[in-house]
Amino acid sequence: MAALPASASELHASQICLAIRAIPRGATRSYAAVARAAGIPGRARLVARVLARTDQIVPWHRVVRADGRIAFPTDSAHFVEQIEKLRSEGVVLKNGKVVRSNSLDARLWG
DNA sequence: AGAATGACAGGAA
DNA sequence: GTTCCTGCCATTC
Repeated sequence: MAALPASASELHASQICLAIRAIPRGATRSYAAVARAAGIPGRARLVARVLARTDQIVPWHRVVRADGRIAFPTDSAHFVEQIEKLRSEGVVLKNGKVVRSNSLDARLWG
């Protein structure tokens, strides 16, 4: 039995978590793309809020900003951690930004 | 109730 | 190509 959502946002949070888990290994998606996959286009900031609050196990490191940049400050521990995980999955990073040259992934971004 | 904040995005300079 | 400013939405003070 699913728990009763205390608010509409928590219902979306579930969808957001699923959308993030659906990201293939070695691929990255923008917050807007995740929001869109979750059925709430335009709520990119809501995705960020959910990631910051949820205690669910999700590949949060695969979610980056629209320009491919990491969402954390460069001096943050999270910043390094995210890069480490991405590189571990074969994601190529260029000057602190994610390089997306995969033809198939490029389509998924649209 | 009003103002400030945040793991963002898009357009302009 | 990068940097800065504004807009959006939900939560928090």
